[in-house]
Amino acid sequence: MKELHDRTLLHALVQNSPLPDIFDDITLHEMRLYQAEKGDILCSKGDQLHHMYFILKGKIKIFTTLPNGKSLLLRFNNPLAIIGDVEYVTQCEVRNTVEFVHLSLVVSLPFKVLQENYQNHPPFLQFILHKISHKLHTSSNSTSLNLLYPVENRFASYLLSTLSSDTGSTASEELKTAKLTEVAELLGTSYRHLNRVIRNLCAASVIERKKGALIIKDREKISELASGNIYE
Amino acid sequence: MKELHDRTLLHALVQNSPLPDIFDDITLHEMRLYQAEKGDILCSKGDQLHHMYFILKGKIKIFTTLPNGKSLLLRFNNPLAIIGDVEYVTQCEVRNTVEFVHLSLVVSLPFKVLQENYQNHPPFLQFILHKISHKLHTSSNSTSLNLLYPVENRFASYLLSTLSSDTGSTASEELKTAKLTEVAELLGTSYRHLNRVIRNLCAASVIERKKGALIIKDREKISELASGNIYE
DNA sequence: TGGGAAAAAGGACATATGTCCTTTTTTTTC
DNA sequence: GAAAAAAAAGGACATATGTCCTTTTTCCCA
Repeated sequence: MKELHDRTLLHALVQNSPLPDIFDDITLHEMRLYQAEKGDILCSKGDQLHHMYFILKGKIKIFTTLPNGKSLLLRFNNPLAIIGDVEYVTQCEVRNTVEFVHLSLVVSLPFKVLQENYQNHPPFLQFILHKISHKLHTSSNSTSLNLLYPVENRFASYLLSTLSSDTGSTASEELKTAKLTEVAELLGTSYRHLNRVIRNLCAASVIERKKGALIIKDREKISELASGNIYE
Repeated sequence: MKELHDRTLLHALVQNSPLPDIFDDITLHEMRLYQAEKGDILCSKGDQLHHMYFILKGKIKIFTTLPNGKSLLLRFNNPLAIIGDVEYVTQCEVRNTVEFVHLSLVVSLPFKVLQENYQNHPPFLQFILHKISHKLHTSSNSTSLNLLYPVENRFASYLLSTLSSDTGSTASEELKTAKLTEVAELLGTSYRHLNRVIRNLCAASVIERKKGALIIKDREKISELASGNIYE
């Protein structure tokens, strides 16, 4: 992740985000701009953070690694995502690894500035309160989903939540298969098993494989399998 | 859950909690006191809350139920626990069921009062920010634990976190088995399977069964199985 | 104190998922 | 365009866990 010393760009990006509603101009001057490549790591489990990060452009993935070597993808985040909110509030060390999955633009702000100027600033407090609440919401959602449904159902949920935001195209919709290994991680299963599940769904004509892509043939059936659950 | 019209008791309870640091005297007068029996339900999935609840005495369990009829115990909470914080912030409906497991005393405060008087009150915002952060912290912790470790390891973690707070008695420690069914739920597994795991641990002389109680014989081994993880 | 009810434990078998490899397909490179 | 490399798919078998019952133990009360 390398710093961009382009105040004009920084200014333009920030003005185009909700940040000016929260922070004053002086604080905006304390911000620094970084550009991250795909694969760059923003922070890793165990780190002690000193800045809050605002992802203004790009995409990140958040995963956790465990002593047994396994990892679990927790979620993807699009702008405006915040990293370091929980760490700022609880003073604890980083629990999950954050990795950029696209070229991204990030703005950082020292915890020190927040402590000195925003500890008692309602708009800021409300802002991170909303963000953390949302994280909690999605987290408990996926927890119970992951634990109580077999992969087939979870995969159906995943398909729905991935597709529902897309253009509501007609009966058949596509999903790039390019990242099936990642999907497997997100679902907390092995690629092998996900593959097996997909194969079964193909056999049942619910979806169809087509050179690196999946085509949904029976959205009804997918909804049924997801039974109202959805990753958010 | 029945209301207690005992202002003296209410006052005494509240004074003995952190609430006076956050709310002024007028607000304290808006609070109502309830007594809940074991088994009473505070709120259920799908409810629309209008009050925030502060559990001042007793114990609650929080679990979620899913369309397939299964349920998953998310955590237990001791005082001072708060229910309705996320719902207050995000305006969403209740996602988890909250049930009292002991005789408990609860104080309620209308969201309306909070909206009108505390929306911009930093101590209040900070307070629930801390509470929600902590929930998120424990939630993501148990998520990954649940998903990536088999029951044997999770049970070891559970034992450690249950016992570590107890009196550090000598080599052998006890756990009431009275609620093994609940432990199974908490771990997201079936009672049958938990039983099987316990049996194996007994066979390996790690723990011992003794008329409705478990005795830990080899704490070292338990720690090893838990491999540093702990339910918080 | 002796049933009988309730709780706990366990047997048998089915399903979900993981691991390790091999085969097939796709992509890349020269 | 063919060979090599990389990615995807799949086979075989082992393990983890679930479901449904039966057996055993514990507890309670007449």
